[in-house]
Amino acid sequence: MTYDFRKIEEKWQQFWAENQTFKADNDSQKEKFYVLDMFPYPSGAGLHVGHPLGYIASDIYARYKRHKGFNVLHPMGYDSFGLPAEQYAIQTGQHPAITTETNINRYREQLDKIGFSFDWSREVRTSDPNYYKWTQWIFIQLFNSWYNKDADRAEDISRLIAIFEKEGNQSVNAVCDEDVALFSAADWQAFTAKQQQEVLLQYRLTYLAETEVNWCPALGTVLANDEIVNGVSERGGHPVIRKKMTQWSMRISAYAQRLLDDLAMVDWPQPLKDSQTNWIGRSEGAEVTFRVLPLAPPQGGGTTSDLNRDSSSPKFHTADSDIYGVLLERAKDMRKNPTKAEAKLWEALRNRNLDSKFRIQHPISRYIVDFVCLEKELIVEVDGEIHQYQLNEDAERQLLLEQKKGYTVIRFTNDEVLNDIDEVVYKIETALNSPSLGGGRGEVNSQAQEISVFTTRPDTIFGVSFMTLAPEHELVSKITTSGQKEEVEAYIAATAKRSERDRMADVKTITGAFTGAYAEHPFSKEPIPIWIGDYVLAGYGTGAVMSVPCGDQRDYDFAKHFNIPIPNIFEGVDISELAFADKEKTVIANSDFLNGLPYKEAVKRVISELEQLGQGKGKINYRLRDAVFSRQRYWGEPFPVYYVDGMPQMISAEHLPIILPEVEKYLPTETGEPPLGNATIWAWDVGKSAVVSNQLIDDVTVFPLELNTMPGWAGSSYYFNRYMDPHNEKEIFSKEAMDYWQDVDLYIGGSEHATGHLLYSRFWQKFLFDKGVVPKPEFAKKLINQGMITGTSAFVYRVDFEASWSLNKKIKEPSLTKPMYVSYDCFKEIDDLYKFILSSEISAQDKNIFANGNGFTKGLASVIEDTVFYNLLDGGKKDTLKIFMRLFEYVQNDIRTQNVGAIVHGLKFSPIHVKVQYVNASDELDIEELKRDSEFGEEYKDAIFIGEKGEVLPFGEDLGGAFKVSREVEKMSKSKYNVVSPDAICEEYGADSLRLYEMFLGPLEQSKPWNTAGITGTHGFLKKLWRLYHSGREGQFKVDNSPLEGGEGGVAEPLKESLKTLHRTIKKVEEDIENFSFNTSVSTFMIAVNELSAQKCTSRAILEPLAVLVSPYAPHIAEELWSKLGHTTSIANAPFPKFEGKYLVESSKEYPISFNGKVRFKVELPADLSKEEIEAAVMAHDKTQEQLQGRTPKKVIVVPGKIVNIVG
RNA sequence: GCUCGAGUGGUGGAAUUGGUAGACACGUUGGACUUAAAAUCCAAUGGACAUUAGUCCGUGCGGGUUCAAGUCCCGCCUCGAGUACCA
Repeated sequence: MTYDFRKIEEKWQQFWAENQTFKADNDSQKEKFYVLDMFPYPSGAGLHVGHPLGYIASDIYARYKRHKGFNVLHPMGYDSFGLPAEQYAIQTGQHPAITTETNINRYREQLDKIGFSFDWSREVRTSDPNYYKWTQWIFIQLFNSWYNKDADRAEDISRLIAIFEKEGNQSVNAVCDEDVALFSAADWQAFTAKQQQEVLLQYRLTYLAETEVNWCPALGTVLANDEIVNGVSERGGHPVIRKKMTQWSMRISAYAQRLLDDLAMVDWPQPLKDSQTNWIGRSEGAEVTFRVLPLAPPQGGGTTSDLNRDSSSPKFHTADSDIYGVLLERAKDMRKNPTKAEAKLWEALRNRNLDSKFRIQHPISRYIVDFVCLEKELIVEVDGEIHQYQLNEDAERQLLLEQKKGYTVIRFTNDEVLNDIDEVVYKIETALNSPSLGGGRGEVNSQAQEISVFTTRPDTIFGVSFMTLAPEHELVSKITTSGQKEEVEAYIAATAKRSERDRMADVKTITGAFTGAYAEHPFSKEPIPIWIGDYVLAGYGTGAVMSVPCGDQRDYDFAKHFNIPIPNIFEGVDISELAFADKEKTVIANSDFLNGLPYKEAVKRVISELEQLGQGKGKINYRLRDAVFSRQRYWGEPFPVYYVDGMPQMISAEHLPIILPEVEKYLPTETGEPPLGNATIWAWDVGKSAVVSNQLIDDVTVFPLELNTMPGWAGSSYYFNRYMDPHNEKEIFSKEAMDYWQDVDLYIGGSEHATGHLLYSRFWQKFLFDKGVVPKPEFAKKLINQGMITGTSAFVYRVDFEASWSLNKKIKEPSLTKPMYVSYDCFKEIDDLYKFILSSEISAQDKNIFANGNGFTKGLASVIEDTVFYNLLDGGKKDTLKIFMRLFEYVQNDIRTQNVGAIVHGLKFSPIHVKVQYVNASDELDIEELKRDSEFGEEYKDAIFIGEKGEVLPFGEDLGGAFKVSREVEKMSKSKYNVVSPDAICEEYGADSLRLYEMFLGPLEQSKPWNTAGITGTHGFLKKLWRLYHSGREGQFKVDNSPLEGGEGGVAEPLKESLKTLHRTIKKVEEDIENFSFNTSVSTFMIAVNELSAQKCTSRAILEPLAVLVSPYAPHIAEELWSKLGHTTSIANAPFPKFEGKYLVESSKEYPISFNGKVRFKVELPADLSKEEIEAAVMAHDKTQEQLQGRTPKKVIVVPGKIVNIVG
């Protein structure tokens, strides 16, 4: 009997299906074990051998746990909403539901062939209304919840309303929008219903908000951050831009801290935890408020910040007192000698009937201004030519007067005054009447602006030399001075135009603009210039930073670029080249009360000082943003939402599911609405509680429904819970089912879901936990990332040539009549020759004759015997040269006979992918099969293949050499022709061989290349295993039924050796499975079968447990052997063999004897010898004496059971 | 740049707390069986020298600890994954 795997596998797959062998019971006395695989998206391409890797591992574990007596839940289903089906629908008009169904059927067929022990009775599909009913239900729960920070959990929105009614929102400590206004209970009562809804939306865990989103015009949808790779969409690689849209968002940020903390609860791979930690991005620091110095600050009423002014002195004493005398003398001087223009303007100002009084050459602060109206705080300057070279000083002076002193400065040139005095006076009048002007001293002109920044280094606050706002920051337009307006606006426009991708592409270009405004340092009260720059991100923190160039490299670079001072506030640190960012080594200097403090203490101190000032507090910031939940897509879950007066309303749960409507087109509507805008029956009738025609919308009883759909992660964020009770129509799952199954014990899947699916799922789980729906705050205890299986691509080398041909004739580029390909060996030798030319010690000129940099060999025809270059070649290279010459001549002849007037100069060999299925284990290409290929056969049909030794097959010289390909490990992909389908493997070697081989390849977590050749190893093992049970005449099944003890009736008991083999195997396999080291247990099986075969073991006492051991890995053959052993029920629940150490006890040990750590020989010694006895026995040994050659060892180290080392 | 992971024969990979490096398999070479091929079986297979015993070198590189290091420590190099102006 041969091992007929096709028949066996089909038989048992059918058996399992018919008997529902793997159906998990919700009502069992057994202990539960939940093994889960990540939800597949059923793509049209089907599975390749990389996909089932994780499924095989989890299946082995699930089957093992069944043998160990657990009630195992091992379900499978489909994440069947998604982009590809919709893209396909847009292209072909085919309904996504149909393509999805087809793809699922193909997936199922492929999965079934591999023999997985899934409980298919629990299959779910996210696109099934019976499933997404509960996705909608969870959405409603989120909408009806808010996050109470005091309780640190989600609570029902009704509780919040109750608080509002009683006391307003002052005492509410919730995670909510940034800009929530304070209101009292009375205010709340006075709000209209709509206003109340608006307020509540600011608190709900899912809310509508205008958000800046990643809009992908080509896909017509919004993408999540993790759906964008390198600035383009993950699927399709289309450009992505920033756009503001009203979107549903999920307040995942409320859970940031818990998502971080609870990572400690789960046994997940550290890299995955790290990447979630980074994604959440917690940083501790402080929020600091900087006052913006007003453009025209109040100067009276004692609120002035000008500390130098003597309040008792007259109002026109505006100069700084220390230099008042000097300035006044100078001013008097200047009044006597006015310029022409000054005199003319002074006359005009006095003669015209202006309401305001002007002074000429008046000292203010440390300057003398030309004209000033003190009431209106307007300074008029007339610039002579002399000012041209002192523009900078003027600007500085103007800034001081404007920012610190609150004056408005207007300037005229001499020419303006002399030529058009009327126009000048008109401008002055206009300026006097402008409302932005002080309008009289003591009056507050506008409310003070503040900038809040988040910093992780509040200790460096005295190193602030400027502030930087994101260009999108809302304050920018409010604080920019008229002088800087143009520059700032130009900069903002330029930044907005730059796509995210451009911004990322050149992070090195430093750009920014000065707003003209100044902020006040909270401690030193010094003015700090406010800049904008796109290195500050609008979306992080407050969108503004206090820039400390000495302590932050980005600030440093910015300061250097714009010539902003870089004050050093670190003790003993050189900052002339680089910023200093090492917290540990920080000692603060030049910082008032912080001097001499290290980082940690300085932070504490500064925060407490800021708190006293009311200008800051300690704060924890998270990088994690709220997740946008709307997609402008058809093929997704519809929201259970309709709109009344623009406010979203939930449809009550009893009317769910709201079924995805039919549409004619899957594209956005002409008005740019999502595809659901094409639906004609898509309105909600509150009276009938039904979806009705859009034409009935009257906004009284019939309202429009939401047009967005939910994103891909909606349905996959709770499916693991639904599997526990997948057909429940009344609840998302019953309490009993949940109480029994609790959570996932083992989850296997790819690491690519680290910051998407796995974070969102944890978020929903925590929410459902808060609501008491699930019993555990984390859904998966243990998680394993399986590695990727990469492909091994195969290449042939196409012969290309370089030629020159007449351009006069209208001839297309010449090509060979028949394409030519050379085998890898042949290519390699020619390539070596080519490289030899390039590296030879011949002149550059000579090199250029023989070869050029583009890989073309040329001019080799001139290499004839006894030339200098020829003599450089060794024998092998001379042979290669001959082969090359023949090729070259052939190509030359071929082109010449085409009579196109082209001359061939050189040859090149280009690697071309060929389908790996035509390549055997020895890397030989099956040319005949390749020529028959349905897709590419034509291309190769007439091609010439030149083999290993340069034999030219079509020239009639078959030297019997093979045609080899070169191989390279690449990602498995259709375009690289290296995809291997599991179907083909199952067909040729069987599912059991595939399962074993996938495990045998290497550690589960590691990525490793697939090479079909190796599968003969595991296939051969299965054949050997089969033969072990079929050692009878002509391969008949033969198992010796003797009981373990006794050996009655003349049949021998199992050999001691066989028992040792068996129990060693039990021990190893058990340990391996528990450690998820599946590759090593396959080796163990091989060793066991090799040994048992050598022992000619036929004993049932050995072979029966062996079948159970193998069963998780190779279930089909195990079932067949099990039934041949006389069992009528499946092997699936047979108990796992029990390991007994007594069979492994050895009576002797072969000790390696090493000298100075090097093993020289081995000595067989009884296992129970003491250290001393071992030493004595070893020292007495002939070989020991031979090694020592009379020397006395310094030391003898004996490790019983391990090794003996003799030193000396 | 930062974070994490990994470097062992021609290849995939073993080596459990420091204790015989290269298990197991692929590939390669030779042999048996066969008219032949496939399949199967047997033998050899890290490198170098010696081909009889044997000797030396070998786990990315350079140091160190130890009787003993692939494994531990220090410093580098290379590759891979994630992330990216995160204040």
